Amino acid sequence: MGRKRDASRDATILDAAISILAEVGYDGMTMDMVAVRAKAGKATVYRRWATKADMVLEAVARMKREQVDLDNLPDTGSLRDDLLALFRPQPMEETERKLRAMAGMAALLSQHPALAGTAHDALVAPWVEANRVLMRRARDRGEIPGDADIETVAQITPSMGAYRTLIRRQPFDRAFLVTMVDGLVLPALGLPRKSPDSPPTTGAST
Amino acid sequence: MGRKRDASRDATILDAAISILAEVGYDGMTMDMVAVRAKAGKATVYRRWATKADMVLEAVARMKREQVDLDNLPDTGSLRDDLLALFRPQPMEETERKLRAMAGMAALLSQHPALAGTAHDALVAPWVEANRVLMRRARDRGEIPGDADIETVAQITPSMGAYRTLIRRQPFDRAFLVTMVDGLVLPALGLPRKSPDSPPTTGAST
DNA sequence: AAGTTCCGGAACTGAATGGTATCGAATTAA
DNA sequence: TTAATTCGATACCATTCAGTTCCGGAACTT
Repeated sequence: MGRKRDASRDATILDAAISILAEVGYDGMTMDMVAVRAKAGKATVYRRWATKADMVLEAVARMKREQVDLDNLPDTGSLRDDLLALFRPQPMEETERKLRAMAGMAALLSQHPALAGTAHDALVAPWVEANRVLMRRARDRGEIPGDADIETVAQITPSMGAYRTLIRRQPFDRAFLVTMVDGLVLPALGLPRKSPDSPPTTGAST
Repeated sequence: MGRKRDASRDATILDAAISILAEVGYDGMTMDMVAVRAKAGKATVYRRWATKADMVLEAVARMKREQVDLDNLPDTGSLRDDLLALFRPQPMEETERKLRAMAGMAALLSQHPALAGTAHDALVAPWVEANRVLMRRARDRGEIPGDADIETVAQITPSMGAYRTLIRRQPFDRAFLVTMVDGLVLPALGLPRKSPDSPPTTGAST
């Protein structure tokens, strides 16, 4: 007996939490902010999660599902096109938001290093994995040399993206992605650099 | 008249601030912590800086001076040796500490994006600049192709180091540096990959 | 209809903390 | 010697905020 718990409130609250996390960070986020933005009472929040940390943890873990669809990766026959197409269905703004949420968790990570794993698994690992798959395919079809260090190269775009977003505070846009792919990823894999008809230096000036 | 201000207290306090910043982050750091670790009274701290943010800002800005000595870079004639020698005089632990301090500032950066510039200039920019200088030299002496995107490649090690330290929470050690140089930096510049006698994949396994 | 659990909202509590004020001792200059 | 200013230490204040409790109303079960 009794009223059923409205499951749709969970998602609303977690969405609000992620947004605020990305905006002001873990310590800057108050439970009142989250409740207000989700148009929920604090009691409703605390009925679902015992502590602020619990709530944030689930919010971050949930993002994993919205990540790159590993079962449905682009397959154009060209590694370069595949890498660029990775950001086609899901706009880059979403990636930037995730990276900022990760930055917002930095304070949490300092105090609870175990959470670093959760955050990484949810926000970065699937992205690295997608790169890895695309590069292995390219290697198997002979597009890139067999001795390339795919494991390491697959981390370039995520880590440079994090650096750019979190520290440089510059946008993760298409120009940046192209610079990464043409200027770093493909050369590191042993492919010839693009001809100078495409602007070589877009990455960052200072 | 009156007692002179003891200038040596400044450095002691700022050192304590940086250490604590690296350990628990900006929000986790309390002024009492800093005072206790520096064996100073809070009045002594507030006599020097009006607010916590002011103190942290000066602490971070001060690290710039201890950075890589741009006027005395290694010059072995081999880019690879130069890049590896960059971490010879100053041990890697110090680099890791700086990166952690940067992570500790993440919360601050969210709220005051202007500070991101200060932090970047002090902690990362000199490092990128050093890489840039070494690579330009290598290009000028014909060791690497002229069309390499030095600007972008110079950011690889700093950004991958930040990713590894802050998000993966793994050590910034020599093996990692070697993986970066041999697996990414040199190949991206158009140099042949190392022969497989050196382990190709050390970067990170997930 | 009755009883139970949920809802959003608001008031409340207890702890933490930035910043201020004050203390006695030490240092320096006049 | 005396006055001014520093020092480390501690007490204090005002605010913020995580978490609790209560409310009136809505929804679901029996």
